[in-house]
Amino acid sequence: MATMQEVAKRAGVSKATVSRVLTGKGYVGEETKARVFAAIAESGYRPNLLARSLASSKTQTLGLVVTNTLYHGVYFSELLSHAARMTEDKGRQLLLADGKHSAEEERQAIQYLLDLRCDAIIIYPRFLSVDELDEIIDNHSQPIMVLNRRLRKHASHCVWSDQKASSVSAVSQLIARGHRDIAFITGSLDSPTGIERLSGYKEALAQHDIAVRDELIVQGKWTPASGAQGVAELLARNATFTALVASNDDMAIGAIKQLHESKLAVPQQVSVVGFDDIAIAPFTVPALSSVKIPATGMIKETINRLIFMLDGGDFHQQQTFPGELITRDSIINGPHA
Amino acid sequence: MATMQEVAKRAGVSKATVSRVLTGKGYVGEETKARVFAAIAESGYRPNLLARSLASSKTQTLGLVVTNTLYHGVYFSELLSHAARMTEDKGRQLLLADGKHSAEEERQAIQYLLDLRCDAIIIYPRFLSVDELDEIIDNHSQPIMVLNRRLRKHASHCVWSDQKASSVSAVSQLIARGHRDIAFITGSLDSPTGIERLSGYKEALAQHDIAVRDELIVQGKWTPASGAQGVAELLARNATFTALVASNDDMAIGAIKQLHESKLAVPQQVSVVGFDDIAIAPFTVPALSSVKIPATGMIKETINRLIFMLDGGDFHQQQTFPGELITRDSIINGPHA
DNA sequence: TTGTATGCGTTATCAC
DNA sequence: GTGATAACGCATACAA
Repeated sequence: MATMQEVAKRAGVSKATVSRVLTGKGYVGEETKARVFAAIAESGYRPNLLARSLASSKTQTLGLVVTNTLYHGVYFSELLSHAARMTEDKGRQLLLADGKHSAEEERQAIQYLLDLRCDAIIIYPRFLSVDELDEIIDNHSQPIMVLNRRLRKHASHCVWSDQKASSVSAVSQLIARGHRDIAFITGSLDSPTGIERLSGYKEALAQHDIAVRDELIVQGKWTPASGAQGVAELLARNATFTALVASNDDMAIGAIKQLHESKLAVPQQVSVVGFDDIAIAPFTVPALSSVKIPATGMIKETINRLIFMLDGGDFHQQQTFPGELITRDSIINGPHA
Repeated sequence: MATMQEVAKRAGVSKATVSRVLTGKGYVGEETKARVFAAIAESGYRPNLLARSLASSKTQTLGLVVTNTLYHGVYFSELLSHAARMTEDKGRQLLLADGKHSAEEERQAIQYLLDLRCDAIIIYPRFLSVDELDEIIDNHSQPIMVLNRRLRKHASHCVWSDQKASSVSAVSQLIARGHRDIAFITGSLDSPTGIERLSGYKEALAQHDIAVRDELIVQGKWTPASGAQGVAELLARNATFTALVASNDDMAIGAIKQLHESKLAVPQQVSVVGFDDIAIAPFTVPALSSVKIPATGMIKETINRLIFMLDGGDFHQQQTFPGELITRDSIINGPHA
């Protein structure tokens, strides 16, 4: 590949001059500038970004760490597409690293992006604890933002949606409609989001003096199949319920299918609520209500804040995004409607 | 950040020795090796990957170019998660660049990864033509593989699934079941995949001496909403059909919803076939048959081939992956079943 | 087994 | 305006 040196020779100038016309910094005569551009075109020169970054100690890249297990589904693709678009709008490039299946691998992914000298890092954590994340931020000078966690120490370095509060709100609305027997399908319980949604369910019941009944709670693992399995288990227990909250839409969809197959009409007999409001849901199960977590807004705020920091700014503000319950048919109805 | 120089000083050795223990190349005494490791730990040293890559002219990264518009949906997330996993299994890192919304931007994304000196590039093209892709491969020394296109010149640098043949096969199976009035919802027609699926539909009809009727073809744009809209349009035309092929599952799902709302029973009256076999489909519309394109197999072959090339190998073999029709209820039935 | 010296392709700070 | 030249942090051939 042609280097700057070759361009310089071809144009009859020095490397320094070529660099000047490329960076736009410093004075260059119009005529020599033209010669340089000609030489660049002739030689098919392309700048070596590695060398440029090394010399300038700026890479113009943002790193994003997400766990493989989140890749599936609409929520992730939406997050990623917005992140990519926004980053490039700001004249930078998004680099993606896979956090895989453990805290250690998640840490390695972060470290990799750091080693690549990304200007800033966005972490959508899955396994790392809040304290570990706080510590990572402490130990590095690069701006780091954490999505979907409420950090203790670096409160302004995170943007989150209160999963528990959203869950409380959704369940409360079911209660307000007259439901008392509300079943719950959890997500994976090694995931903070899964834990918080479950905890919100219990909290809402407690607030309305309704006892938490273990036979109404089954464990899922985010997939449609596990949602179906959850309903099968509930029915096997002879549990009766007029409403069902699944910890995400995928499971809710699986659950609804199982309810149908078990000859239970939906939503006539069971009101179902999910989380995430995936785009395809209204077309498949119009009866499904869903709590929408505003991924777009969160990633936008995150990147804006990061860019602001890179420009030397300093944040002392924290921000949370509320989940919004998208009501379709089912939640409207009380039990036995 | 601590550099190699500082580690060397702390360990009382030269930079070269530190480099040797890090790369594992060259002889280093056990005792000094221990001193170096100690110094690394003490100083919190982290290698600068930019400098390492510049010096060694190897980045250990694979670049992947995908267009933003493909980000949505399960197909993409599956592709990406497999690509990331496989790349890291091979001891390398995956870098992602967004091809955005035009051939020019797609070209820029490729160029960016090239400028970053990725060891090799994977392109999942959306706008670039086969000839342009062939030309790009011609002009660069890095190994480049193209997914989902059949290149003319560099036949061994691509892995594709014959979209047209899959479409012919699916439609033929409908015809074999006795269907004669088969409607078709296209994808976006600026997309080769969209064009090929339509062309396969026409081909299958021609093969069975069935006239292509324009009133049975409506244009969609991949989304569930456009699928629903397509059916609405078909019905508005008073078109009659016993089967419907949608160019992907998202549109098929939207179409089925619209058929239901128009008081048409499905699959009793209309057999529906889609493409992609998205994971959630069996839970939402068990009656939907679908042509599965084996993304996993394609990306696996692609990366294997790339790694092989990086190791100095040379491919002269081309490979295609057949689409497979996943039959569920609907296609089984003939018309008026 | 270890150190020295040079190069990787830029940017950036000086002089001229 | 332009040209040397020193970083940037590392790998590596060559000496010792």
